[in-house]
Parts: sequence; structure tokens; C-alpha cells
Amino acid sequence: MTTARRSTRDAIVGAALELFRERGFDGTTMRAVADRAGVSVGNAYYYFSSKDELVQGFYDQLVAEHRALALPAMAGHTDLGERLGATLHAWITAAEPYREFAGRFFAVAAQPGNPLSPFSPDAGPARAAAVELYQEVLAGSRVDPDPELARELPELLWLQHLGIVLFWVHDRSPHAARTRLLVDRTVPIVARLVRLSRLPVLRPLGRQVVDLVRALRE
Amino acid sequence: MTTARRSTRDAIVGAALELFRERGFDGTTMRAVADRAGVSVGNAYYYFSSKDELVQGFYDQLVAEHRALALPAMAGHTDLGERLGATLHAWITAAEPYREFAGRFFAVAAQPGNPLSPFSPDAGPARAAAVELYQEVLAGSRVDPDPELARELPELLWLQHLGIVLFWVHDRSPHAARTRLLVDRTVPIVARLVRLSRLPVLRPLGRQVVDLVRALRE
DNA sequence: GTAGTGTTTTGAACACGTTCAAAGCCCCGG
DNA sequence: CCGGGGCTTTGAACGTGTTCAAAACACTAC
Repeated sequence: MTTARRSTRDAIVGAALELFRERGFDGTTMRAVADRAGVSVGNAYYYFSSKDELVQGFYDQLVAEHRALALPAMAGHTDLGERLGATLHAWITAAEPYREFAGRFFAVAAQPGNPLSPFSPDAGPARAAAVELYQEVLAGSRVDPDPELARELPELLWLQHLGIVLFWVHDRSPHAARTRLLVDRTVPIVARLVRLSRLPVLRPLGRQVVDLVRALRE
Repeated sequence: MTTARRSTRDAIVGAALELFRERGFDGTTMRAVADRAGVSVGNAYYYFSSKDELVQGFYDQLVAEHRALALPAMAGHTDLGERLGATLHAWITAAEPYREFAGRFFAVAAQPGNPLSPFSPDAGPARAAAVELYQEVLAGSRVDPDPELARELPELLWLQHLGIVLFWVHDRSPHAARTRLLVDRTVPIVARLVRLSRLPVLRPLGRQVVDLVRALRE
């Protein structure tokens, strides 16, 4: 029965998330996950082909929480910098509970070939959803960048997001204060660059950036 | 005797490097490393407290090879873009033999708290050496950036280098062609930005960047 | 020489991620 | 009811990274 299948699966991923939060990724054993889910080790492997794959559950939850926090936070603002800042701070807030062990998670995802890697084909839909959020960040702001650049901007902003995440993962300061500082300082730079992109002196630069992004997309 | 100590250590790291090249990181077992080095497993752990730590050997070798390739490659050039491109292409060339499994290596290093991480305190000297190479890239070029920016530029170029490495790790194209494309497209952008940094419109932007870097250094 | 002390080396033992042959379960056609 | 074919589930077994108490060794002081 397919509903039995679902519930076993959910029990496993639920147990995994609980244990990850309690003891971190390395401190969680597959035996413990299986125990708490009330199944055998082998059964856990029937649904998830590796311990790494259990991380997908964490990932999905984080994306959903980020979106839920980001949209209301930027609503009402029309300044690109404000909207961008709200979105990035929302991410830091959403990720806060997982801070201690998220480093291991992202290290796993950073592994080339890993399906969780944001650059892997498997992560295509997840990536598209993330880029779309930045599309919305832009759409709600009264900003008028160079039109060619505008088309690539959502993806570029998502790249900025990845960079911030990378920093956050290594940030050991309380409440991720350094990452928040990085956001507060980076956002005006990006906003200014976008604003200046119409300037004649900067047009060739913008074109170079656009060409680069397109060339890499193949 | 300290020379015996050295030679055991070298035997282990040598065996590890051989095996890494033959079978990759995951395919290499500590038992195999110990065997080939002619010592016991326990002894390998006496010198290296984990399998990850053996990667340091690979890392050191790569840095040395990069420097050896980069210096002659940029000699004679005075254009910043040319020097930067030569340095980055030299890195890709030096890293080529390790391409298949370097992904695993950098994933290990990317783990927060790992002493191999470029941002860890343990890696301070290694980082300083890397930044210094970009100091040399700048020193040999006739370029005249905004003076405040100039002081932070070596570190910023090193950050660019890290970004390229990150891309390379995920690049599956033959001969890392896509990474080379990225270098060829990124370098002119960076060179142009540096050149434009003296422009009055861009001064505030440059200041923001400089402030950011300094704030994050604490 | 011998005893004492610190360093190096050993290999069995442990805990973990992962695999796999076998068993259990469910449902359908006869 | 029976038999068979696919899902699911099991837990013992394997190979791995890592630990540790004990042994071997090197040196010094007497």
C-alpha cells in the first residue's frame, strides 16, 4: 500500500531530523535513526540509499521556512537594498536552529556529484525555486537596471546568496553576527552596482558579466 | 631519533599520495596506506590523527607546484589581466592530475572547523603565502588602483581564486575547459574594475568594499 | 651493565555506514 | 482456498576509520 510506504518514509525522515537537531549529523547513527523510527537499519536503507540522502529532509524544510519568512519581511519595501537585506536576514533567521551542524550538511552538499549540490542536475527544480525568489525580490523593487543585466540578475543575486551561505557556514560568532554584518555591508554595494549599471562607463562591464553568465550556462 | 621520525612520516604521506592518485580518496584505506608505507595502522594514526589530515600532503604539493608554474608564466607581462590570467591558468594546470578526486579533498577542507579550511586559524600561514602570490601579481603590473583599495586587493584577488577553485571542483568538462572559460571572462572584468576604481563615481563603491573587508577581519 | 623514562610501534577491538540473502506481507487470478 | 509474484522488512555480516593498552625501542644516568 502506498500510504504505508509514505508513513514509513516519513517516520524515518522525522526521526533523522530530530536526531540531527539533538546530536548533530556525525553524532547520529543510522541505527539510532532506525530505532527511533521503529524500523530496522536495512529498512532505512530501502528508502534512503545513504545517510547523506537523509539531509534532503532538512534542506526542504529550510527552503520552505525561508520563503515563509522572506515574503512578509520584504512586503511593503520597494528599495532593492531593503528587500535584498530582508531576504538574506530571513535566511539567517530560518537557518539559526541548525547552525551547529549545518556545516556538515553543506559540506556534504558541496561534494561534486552529490545530488544535493546546488549545481547538480538533480537540484534543478530546487535551484529554479531559489532563483525565482530573487526574481520576486527584484520585481517588487523600483529599480531600473540595464535591461540586459536585468535578465541575469535573479541568478546573480542567488549566487550572492550562496556566497553568504558559504560565509555563514564558517561563521562562529554568536547569533551569526558576522554574517549579518556581511549582509548589511554587501547589500548596499550590490544595490549601488545595479543602480550604476545604466551608466555609460559601466555598460561594457555589465555586458561582460552578462556574457560570462550566459557562456557558462552553455 | 628525529630523522627516523621524519622518514616514517614521509613514508606514510608518500604512500598516501600514491594511493590517492591510484584509487582516489574514498578508494584508499588507512590499512592500505599503512601497508604500502610498511608500518602498522596504529602507527599511521600516531603521525596523522585522521585520514583527512593526510590530505595536507596533497595540499602542500599543489601550492608548491602552482607557485613554480605561476611565477615564470607571468614574468615579462605587465598587464594586470595577463598576469592574473597566467596565475589562474597555472593553478588549473597544476591541479589537473588530481582532478578526479580533488573534489573530495576540497569538500573535506570546506568543512568548518577543519584545519585544512582556508579560513581556519591553522591555515593562517598557508593563506598568507597564497595572498602573497597575488601581491606579486599586482606588484609586477603597471596598474594604479585607488590607494585604499590597493591595500586590500591581494586578499580580494585571492578570494577570486577561491571562487574559481570552487567552480573547478564542480566542473566536469574535459580539460576543465569551462573553468578556463570562466577565468578568461572573469579576469578582464576584474582588471577593468581595478582600473575604474579611481573614477569619482566609483570611489564610494570602492570604499564600501574596503570597509567590508576590514570589518570582517575584525 | 641496569634501571628508568620518554618515544615509537603494534594489532586486536570497537563503532559505524552499508550490503544482501532471506523472510514476511499483500494482493490477485484461478 | 491456493499459489505465485512483487513490494517491504529484517538482522547478521562486511569493510572501514579510529582507539588503546601493551610491547618494543632509544637514551640517559648511575
